[in-house]
Amino acid sequence: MSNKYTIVLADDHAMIREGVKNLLKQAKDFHVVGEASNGQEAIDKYAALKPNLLILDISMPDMNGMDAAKKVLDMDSNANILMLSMYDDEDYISRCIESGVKGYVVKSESGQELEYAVRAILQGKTYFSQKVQEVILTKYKQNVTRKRQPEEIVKLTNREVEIIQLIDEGLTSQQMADKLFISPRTVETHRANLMKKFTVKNAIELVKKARQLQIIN
Amino acid sequence: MSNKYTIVLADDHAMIREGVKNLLKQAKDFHVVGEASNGQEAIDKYAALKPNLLILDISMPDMNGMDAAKKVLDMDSNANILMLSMYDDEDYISRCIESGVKGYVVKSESGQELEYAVRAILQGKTYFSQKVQEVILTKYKQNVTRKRQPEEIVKLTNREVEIIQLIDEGLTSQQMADKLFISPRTVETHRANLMKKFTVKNAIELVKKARQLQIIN
DNA sequence: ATTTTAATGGGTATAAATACGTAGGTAATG
DNA sequence: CATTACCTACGTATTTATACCCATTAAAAT
Repeated sequence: MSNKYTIVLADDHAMIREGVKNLLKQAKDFHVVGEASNGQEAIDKYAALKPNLLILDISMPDMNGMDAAKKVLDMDSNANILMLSMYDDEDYISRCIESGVKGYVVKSESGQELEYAVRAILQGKTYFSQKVQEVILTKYKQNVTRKRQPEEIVKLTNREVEIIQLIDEGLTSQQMADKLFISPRTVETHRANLMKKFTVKNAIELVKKARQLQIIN
Repeated sequence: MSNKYTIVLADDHAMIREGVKNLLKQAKDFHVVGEASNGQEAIDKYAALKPNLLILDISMPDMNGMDAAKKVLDMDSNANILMLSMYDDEDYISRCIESGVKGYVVKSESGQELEYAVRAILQGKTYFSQKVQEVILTKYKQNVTRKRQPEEIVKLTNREVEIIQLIDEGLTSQQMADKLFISPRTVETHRANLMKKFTVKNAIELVKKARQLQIIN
């Protein structure tokens, strides 16, 4: 009992937690000492129990697994974190790796992969599953081939976000001005700045871009 | 061995299949005789093995669980099907129930729910989990409370659909006219007719409405 | 202490969209 | 044959949006 590895398991789906626990139970040296069903809980449990490993699901309510991982690593930069995800999106994977997690496994893979990952991380190594390695390799090839474009990160101010939401609701500049108690000219300035930032030439494209970037909807 | 209940299990995530199998293994009278990782496979396995129960994940590649359920019930109207889903969307639930499945359980629920469901269905009953019952009740209340509005069906002509797509792309009336070899005035007429049909007052609301009605995107 | 950013507002001009109206030609349909 | 639906097009007037330019102020960052 004393030299078992301790694990905290966070996933919002109880059924998946049970499944993972069963998988880990088959190996005799793992001990799930805590569970969480959202990101905040996961952080709290980690702080309280200081487990050897924290397994985090990417998508959870309250706080998602990625943000939770960052918070935990802020507290304890040596934390061992294994991300478990439904998705093998390159975006997720890169962000997780960037934040310093020790492993990433996709749920569509076998339980064997999970066990490998857990064991590797507990031995101080990192482990990225087959699927993840494929994604990484694909992306790497792309980057080698064509120079990565900086993907210009457009930052909007609070007011700009507010304006773009009202545009999306179909308000005219005058109506926005009335609503926000500012001059219609100010609203027009914001519109112009927004269109410049997104390099579009009318409101419809503006709204579309904003939706693509998850600013609205 | 002979009087065990036979089960075919379909889910695209190997890890989840293993978890469910472990859960079912704890009850001694269930026997998972086949597995599938997509809808088509599930249908084939059902046809070949004729299990007492088919457990289907809603979201799978190739053919999703709902469509697979329909096909199986077309072949064998007495098929026992249990849907297992990540989501408790009313839309999914209602469509599954309509198609004639015997049960629906959400993955965020406990393994106990799953076992209840399996057992109930194998005894010829139906089982809808706690969460599903809540969703059904909520919807039922809504329908009792306020009479459902007929959602006025707006029919668009081919040209109107074409115009609305170009509006969505951010073209001006002049640009559309050039593209379609018609007068800008004609385009404006179409715009006006569209706005009247949708009872909106500008292009942005028009595009939004069209997206809601699945005309674009 | 200086610079930058965010938010505010203006001038002037043109382009585009919207709000009304009307109407011809054609193909399908009753 | 009459009607209807669809696509086409124009007139006139007003409102909105866009394209340039510019400036002030308060707060935040360096």
